[in-house]
Amino acid sequence: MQQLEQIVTSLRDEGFRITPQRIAIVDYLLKTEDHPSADLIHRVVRKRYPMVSLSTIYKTLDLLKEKKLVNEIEVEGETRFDAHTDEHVNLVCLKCGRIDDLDEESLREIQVKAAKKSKYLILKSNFELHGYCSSCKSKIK
Amino acid sequence: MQQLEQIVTSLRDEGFRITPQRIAIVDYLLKTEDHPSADLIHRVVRKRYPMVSLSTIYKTLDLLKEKKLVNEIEVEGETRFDAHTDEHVNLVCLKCGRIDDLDEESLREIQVKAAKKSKYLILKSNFELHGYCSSCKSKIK
DNA sequence: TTATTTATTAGGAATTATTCCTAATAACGA
DNA sequence: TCGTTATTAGGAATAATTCCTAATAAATAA
Repeated sequence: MQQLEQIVTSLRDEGFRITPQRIAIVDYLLKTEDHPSADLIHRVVRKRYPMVSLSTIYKTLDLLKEKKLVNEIEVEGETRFDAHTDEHVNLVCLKCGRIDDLDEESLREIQVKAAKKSKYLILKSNFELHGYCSSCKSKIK
Repeated sequence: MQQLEQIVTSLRDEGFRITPQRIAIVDYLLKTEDHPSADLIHRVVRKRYPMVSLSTIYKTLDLLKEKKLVNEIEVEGETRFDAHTDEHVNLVCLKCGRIDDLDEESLREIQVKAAKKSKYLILKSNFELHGYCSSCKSKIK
């Protein structure tokens, strides 16, 4: 996880312009643990910048993905975003939709083994476990 | 991986009707290693049954997902299907789009560890590694 | 600071995958 | 074989994402 200033600097160094829209989007993504959808990002950023458009959200997310500053995950047909780009397992609750991150060092081993066995050049990974979070689990009975 | 007859029998036993459309879809999914999209399934099945509709493909896939007879994975914005439902890693080539399965027993351990740490009730999983397959890798230089 | 250049944005239209709807069809039990 | 009703074909509706373009505003240099 990086800090806002680091990201801003690295984007500026690559010749991208630093706009309030971009800052607001990155800032929110860094602060939240929500794994928000594009639409939720839009609604949140709009509170501060009411005229920000959804297409700007998408365009900025594309840029951040390109620069490996955010990950995109698809769960139950929804696309969600996460600025926590270290390798981890995403725990997805099928009931309430929350997503938790879980650090797990054995992922790296799997990646190495898989690269060897398959001859693939691995560039990115995505590990998801789907089920019920502890809160929804207890409500179900 | 199950056989066509097993699947047909289990569906019939649960009261679902066995239609030529359903048989053709399941048959194709069992035989291929393509991890096809809904649209590709449609095009393939149509060769034999020209009037099969795309909505029937989607409806049948929903049924098969529900019955855990196929998995759905979302890669690079595309939804793809796989009748190989045992736990495995999906290797996704970012260049040609092919998807290979890789058996890896350590996945189960991760799942157990994650369930313990997180208190989630795990129902399904999805492990993906994205990169270049050996063929595309060698073409890149 | 101001002017210039041009990347970025807002806003909405276009696109596309998926779902929904309904009358017609056909699978299955009697 | 017949009747019931789940399933289907076909197309319309929906929703997420991408595309398009004129207007805007970052960055740079004077």
